[in-house]
Amino acid sequence: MEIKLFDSELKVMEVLWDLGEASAKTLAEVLAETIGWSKTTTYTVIKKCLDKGAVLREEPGFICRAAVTREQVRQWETAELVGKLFGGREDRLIASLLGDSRLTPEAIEKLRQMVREMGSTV
Amino acid sequence: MEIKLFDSELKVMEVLWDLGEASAKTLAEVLAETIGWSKTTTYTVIKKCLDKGAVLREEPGFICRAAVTREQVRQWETAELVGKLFGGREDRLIASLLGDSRLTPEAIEKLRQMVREMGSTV
DNA sequence: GTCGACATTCTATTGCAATAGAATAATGGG
DNA sequence: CCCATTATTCTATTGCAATAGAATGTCGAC
Repeated sequence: MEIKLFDSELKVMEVLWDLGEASAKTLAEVLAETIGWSKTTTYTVIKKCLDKGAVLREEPGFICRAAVTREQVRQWETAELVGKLFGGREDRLIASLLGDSRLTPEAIEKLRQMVREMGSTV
Repeated sequence: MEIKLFDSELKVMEVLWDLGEASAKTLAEVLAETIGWSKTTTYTVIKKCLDKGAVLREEPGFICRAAVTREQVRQWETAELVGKLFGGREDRLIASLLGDSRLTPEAIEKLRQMVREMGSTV
């Protein structure tokens, strides 16, 4: 099942992915520190994440934990981009990346190398 | 210079990229047909594209033409995704693509094949 | 069982993308 | 020059993400 996370929700997820788990209080502290969110903002956004099943909360202590992995979200968002701009074809995304003149030739070669070196079984 | 195109603006760009060029009238007709836009909506969105330099208009006949390529926009959007979700690292995006279990093994192998076969000079 | 810390809800504001109706202007064929 | 077509502007609505103040609820420590 696919979950669409907005930018604000991603902010919460990033902290959870980094910390593994955190109380609402901790999340509020971290996000106040890093991006200046008020406590209420953090709680509101946590609630949205809970509602859409991206975060689970465990008793006791209201410990929050990500219910979706960073990798899942990466793949969902990538799929969305591929659908929106690449006609659903992943190969075009890779071709675009390798053809991006804003990357240094070294970076491109490294990407190529990386793909070459990945075993043929995932 | 980077241009941020919204979804509505992309709709216009797609038509221009497909047709090469088109009058506002033609754009309005196509977009009315394909996604049900009113004439005014199309004009409004064309104007936004003009304002941000994504579309140029030539006399006579008010012929519109894309001022940015599909490939540029793909690369900008990809860079945005990479920045937002992959910590700015393109290799992670590729790793994510190749590790996406929703793709068939055949598709994955094809991607790999493709990268292998691209010459080392872009 | 009271108090303070923490959690939650309620409600509101702001900003902006998306969409479009109505009015107005420009333009070219006759 | 006039008319019809087309182009443009003006203005408005709707919806929703982002943000947060204020009020209320909960729960453990003492």
